[in-house]
Amino acid sequence: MNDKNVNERPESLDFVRQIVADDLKTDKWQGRVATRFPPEPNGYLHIGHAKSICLNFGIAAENPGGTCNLRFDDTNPSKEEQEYVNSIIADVKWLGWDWQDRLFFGSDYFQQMYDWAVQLINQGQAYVCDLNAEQTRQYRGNLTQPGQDSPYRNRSVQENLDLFARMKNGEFPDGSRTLRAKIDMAHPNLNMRDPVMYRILHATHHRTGDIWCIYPMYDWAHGLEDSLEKITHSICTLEFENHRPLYDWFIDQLGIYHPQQIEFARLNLTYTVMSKRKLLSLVQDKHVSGWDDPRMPTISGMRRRGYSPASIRSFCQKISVNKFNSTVDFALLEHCVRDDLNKTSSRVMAVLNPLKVIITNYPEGQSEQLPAVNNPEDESAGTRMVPFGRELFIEQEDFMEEPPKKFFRLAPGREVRLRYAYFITCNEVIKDKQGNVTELLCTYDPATKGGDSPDGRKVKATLHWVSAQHALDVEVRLYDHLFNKENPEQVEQGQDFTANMNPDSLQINNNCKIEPAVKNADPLTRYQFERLGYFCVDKDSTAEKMVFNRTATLKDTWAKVQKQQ
RNA sequence: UGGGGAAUAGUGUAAUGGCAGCACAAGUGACUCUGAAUCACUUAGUCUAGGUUCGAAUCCUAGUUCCCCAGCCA
Repeated sequence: MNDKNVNERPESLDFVRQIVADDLKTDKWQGRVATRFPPEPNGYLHIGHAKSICLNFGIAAENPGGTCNLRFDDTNPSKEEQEYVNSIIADVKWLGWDWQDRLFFGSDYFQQMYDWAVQLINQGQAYVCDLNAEQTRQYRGNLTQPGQDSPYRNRSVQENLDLFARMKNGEFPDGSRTLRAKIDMAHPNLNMRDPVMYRILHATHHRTGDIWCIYPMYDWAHGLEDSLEKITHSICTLEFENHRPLYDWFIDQLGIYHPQQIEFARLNLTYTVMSKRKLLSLVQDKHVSGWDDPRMPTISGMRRRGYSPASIRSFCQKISVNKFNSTVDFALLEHCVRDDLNKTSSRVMAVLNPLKVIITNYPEGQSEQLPAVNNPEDESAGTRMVPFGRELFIEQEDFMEEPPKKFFRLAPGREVRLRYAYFITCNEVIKDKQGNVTELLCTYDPATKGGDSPDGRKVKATLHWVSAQHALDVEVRLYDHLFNKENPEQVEQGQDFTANMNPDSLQINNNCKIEPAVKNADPLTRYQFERLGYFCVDKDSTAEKMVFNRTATLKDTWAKVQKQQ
């Protein structure tokens, strides 16, 4: 017998969710699911972090009773700032996730970490080492050669306890000593060759101030933070695979609660630089206006550009999660943005490159209001009135004096529809001395009010337009990729990555016209400009002049036809 | 050259011994108060070589290629 359901495939889980589901089945964590998103506050969050955020918070949300903590991994005061803490909190919240009362800081655990370090010293598994950074490196060996034991490796517990306390008390200068785990200097995994647990750093921490002058290293701190918060699945990126044995070792030696570390591949996007260090240099070297420059792949940049939280979440869901490196096509992100904005944004008529049209048979001084639909995808968005008058603007590219075969829009002697308004026919073309078209003289058919002809006459094109008398002058900023090449991070050795930058990534158009409906809209309000794309109100808008960012373009079939000719 | 990971259409991913599927991109067409949106259709894939099996993307063996690790960064 043929079962019709044979083609239905079971809903598939990515490998992380599969592990969570399996653990639930075996009751490994007594039914708990506890994840965390643990950024270091040393920069702004970007779309790569969004993948991790949506994974961690997503898993928590999908499982009854699941939790996801927001934890700042702030163990290196020399790179971290309160500004970054604030921006990260704002960005995670904006993306739509809620950590409730579980906002934590690694620095809140410094005393506990210190006590545990003392325990390891007492167990003979940690020692104070007087080697400097250079010497430590030499003693570590390399990929093929085993390391050598530090001459300080066999200090007595008593001496280690004493020296570690004095390190903490600030008796030694930066870099003079470290606390190291005593594991195995010949271990094939370099991370296990007596890794540094604490370094001396006389720096002011953004939260603990000058209380501490020794700071824990990531490998020592991270597992302890996870353990203290009773995390079940500690999800991190692939480069920490080599650190997992150390993560497990510390926790096992201490005999404390033991979460499971799981690694997944970080996100790469075509045309997009994703390294925090490089993004920082784009900001510092003023290649962009700031972390929230709309061309930046930061969450704040994308927000300002007009991307919606839902679109970013949907993107993160579509790219899935895996254990191998890949580069996602930027087009998929844009698809998610368009898909969401198409459903949610109000339509509005705007003209980016105005061409004046005079309706010669429309009475001078007269105007009228015509009803227009706000969002054909959403009836509840209602309608608005659009003013019409004798003088209008249409898009320059919507008129051609000598139209090629497949051009359907306005041309001399041709009739087209103005959306929601009337059919018009072009009778005369006015030019300046250089021969540029400056004005079109047209006539309208009063019987076609609203956009339909009672005699059933058809037109081949409908144009967007604005009334010259009522239109608002606005500035529109058009964006392209900041970088030219598919993989901007991969540049020739020694070459600055900014060599790949696209000089046309920002174009400012000061001469745009838009219907008055948008007047005084709040920053971040998103619109679809008919046929032109999605735009959003920028924070630079003033009472005198509004500024719009182009969020995404719509497909332009006519441009393709032109190219083929 | 040590250790740790990984390999499925152009791109991103499903299929956990049983019909290689989905999405993006690309292409064709329909429809349309925008040539947008929408809808329909099309193109295109299991790294290689052996083996086990009635049957292999999946299991085994060997090879190839790619990524990560020698911070007192995370």
